Amino acid sequence: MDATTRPTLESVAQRAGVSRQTVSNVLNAPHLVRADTTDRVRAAIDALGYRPSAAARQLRTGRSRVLGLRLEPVHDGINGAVLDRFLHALTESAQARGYRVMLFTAHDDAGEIAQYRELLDTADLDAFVLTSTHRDDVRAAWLAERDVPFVTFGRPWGARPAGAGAHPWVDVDGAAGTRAAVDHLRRLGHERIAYLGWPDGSDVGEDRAAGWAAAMVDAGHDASLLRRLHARVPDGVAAGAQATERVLADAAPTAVVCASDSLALGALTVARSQGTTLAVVGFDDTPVAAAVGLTSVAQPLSEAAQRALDLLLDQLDGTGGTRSREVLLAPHLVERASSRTP
Amino acid sequence: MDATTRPTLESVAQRAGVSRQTVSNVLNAPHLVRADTTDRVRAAIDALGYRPSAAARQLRTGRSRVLGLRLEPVHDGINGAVLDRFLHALTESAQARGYRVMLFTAHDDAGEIAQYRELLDTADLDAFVLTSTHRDDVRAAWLAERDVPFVTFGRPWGARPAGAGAHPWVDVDGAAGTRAAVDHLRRLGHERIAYLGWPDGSDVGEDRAAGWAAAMVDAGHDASLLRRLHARVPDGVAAGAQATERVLADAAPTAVVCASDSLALGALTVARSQGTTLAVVGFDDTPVAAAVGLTSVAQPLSEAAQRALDLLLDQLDGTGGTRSREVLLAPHLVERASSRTP
DNA sequence: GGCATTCGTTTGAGCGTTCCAATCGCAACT
DNA sequence: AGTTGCGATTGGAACGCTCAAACGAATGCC
Repeated sequence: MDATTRPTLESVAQRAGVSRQTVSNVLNAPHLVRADTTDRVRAAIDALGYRPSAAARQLRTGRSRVLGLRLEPVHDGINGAVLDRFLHALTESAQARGYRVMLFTAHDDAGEIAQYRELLDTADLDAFVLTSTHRDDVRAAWLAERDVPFVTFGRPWGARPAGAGAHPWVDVDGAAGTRAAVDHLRRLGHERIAYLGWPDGSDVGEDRAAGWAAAMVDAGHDASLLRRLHARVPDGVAAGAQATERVLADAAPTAVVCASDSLALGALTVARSQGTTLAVVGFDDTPVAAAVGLTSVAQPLSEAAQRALDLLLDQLDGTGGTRSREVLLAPHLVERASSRTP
Repeated sequence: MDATTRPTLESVAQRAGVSRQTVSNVLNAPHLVRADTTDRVRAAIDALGYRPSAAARQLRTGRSRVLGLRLEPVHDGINGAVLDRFLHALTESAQARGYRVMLFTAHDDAGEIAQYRELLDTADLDAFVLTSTHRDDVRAAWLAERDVPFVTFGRPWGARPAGAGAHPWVDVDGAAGTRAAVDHLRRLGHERIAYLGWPDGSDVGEDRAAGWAAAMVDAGHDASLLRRLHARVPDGVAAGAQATERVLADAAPTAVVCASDSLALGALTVARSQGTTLAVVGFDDTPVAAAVGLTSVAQPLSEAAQRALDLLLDQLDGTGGTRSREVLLAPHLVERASSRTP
């Protein structure tokens, strides 16, 4: 009746001829309410357009149905798009399940932890999603110590006694990606397949390099050849181009698998300008890859976000059962012109 | 004392020997409190590590200090990065001012409005930031009608009686960007400067095209030449490449200004593969531009976010005064190899 | 000295929800 | 008939905060 005041549990209750608490039960514990009562209440809810107040609920329960995620500066730019797509998928999945994503920024891990503290204290965030995991990551330990639910998008890198302090994570199998790239190229007749990777020290990089190496060993190549076919350079288009020229001169590959689309773009530039018939495969399937016709390994980001959310909700809703808490997803190869045989 | 319970206004008050409300005043209305009292309270706050509960405050005041923003699907990918950078800057600025950014997704304007409704009802969001404004944008009208504070990143396009229903907005002057590109190229000695733009119907596109056209007219070129130098194609690398070849054959330009880095990348491909000495300038300064050495018009996204936030806070904190509610920022040119004279 | 004014502080109430204990109605079993 | 048991529903309290009004103590004025 009163169009100015927004409906509350009380007003719905009045209209349905029941008590406040019964309306609440219809929404939160339907099994406690008789069917016909439920119907009456539901009708009243619809009629009034009632929507529960998140603030009131949060005040009472201490839960906010909000997830926190740190938005990192766009490092690279080309590769940064990966996290953006993950974020989008996460927001969408969360929204479908009644959760929201709240952003924050920080300049380093310590700053991120300070934000955790603030967000937990003031906003009662329910959980966090961590990206860009790395060796000696203090963030996970901090959260685990305080029993704050979280997932990481990225494996817990570094030595760690199996099981001890393990936390749920989702990641994409980089090795499987580069292996798929090699297999693809071999089916096209390539044998001498080079690899453009990053310098030592990047766990993600090691993973991707390992997949290429393993596939090449399976193909019967020996270690000494692999060494000559393997270039290590910092990420970037220019660096990729230079390294490509070097490896071409050195080991005469007919194809090259790269650790990123940036490197691959560099390789592609060389291939096209020199008229070489060098097949190129990139990694991450960034927009640039699609734009320039670069075959690339695509991460299933939508699924990763979905699974990450599942792992979180398992912890939050307690329904979590026997489901594995460590998810490794297989990427897939998106074939484009850059690897096609001339 | 009690390490298990988190501090509340009451516990701080007790420790400081004042009342609940006085503590609240210290935080929200310091001018009401005597200096020595303030000191005592502040000490108690620090000692206990008190942090106000956002939920309780929100329940009482009806304000959440949270801003809503729709995360759009990555249309294009190359150009999508623009919004990501804006989002990052916005999150950072908001955080510095005590506001948070909450995300949501929607598939169209109607869905976005449905989200507004839900977020306003349940989460009491304080304001929204709208991106990708377009002709006949119903979102702004919906929000304005309900007196919900908002800003748009992007002008209100389309005919509109000046002043009527105007809302605060921030945008980047696209015309100034393409004009700067032309000026830059002319300084380098170019005269026949082509323009690769999008088909009619895009307001952003018209704006960018207009800047080029005006600068060319200023340079003394006549309308018939402009028509031949102006190509209209859908966004994309391949489309850009084709259009470039066509214009090269048609009007023999020595340089080309593009409406996007995607188009520019296409132009660049043609320029490099054909060995032509065609200077290329892109738009948006996306990561790809940096990667391939493409001169491009950069939008001041950090400043745009900052100003957008200012416009919002003017509405929210009521301090808003005489400051202009319409902000048009000038982009700047980032010079790279693609426009350098050979 | 009585009365209004001001400043600083306190008190009570209420925001809308869920938790908890209590209550009610009804069937079942002594 | 009395008791027990159970499912459905209810009313009071509390979450932590801010609003509005009340309050006490100074200070001013006639």
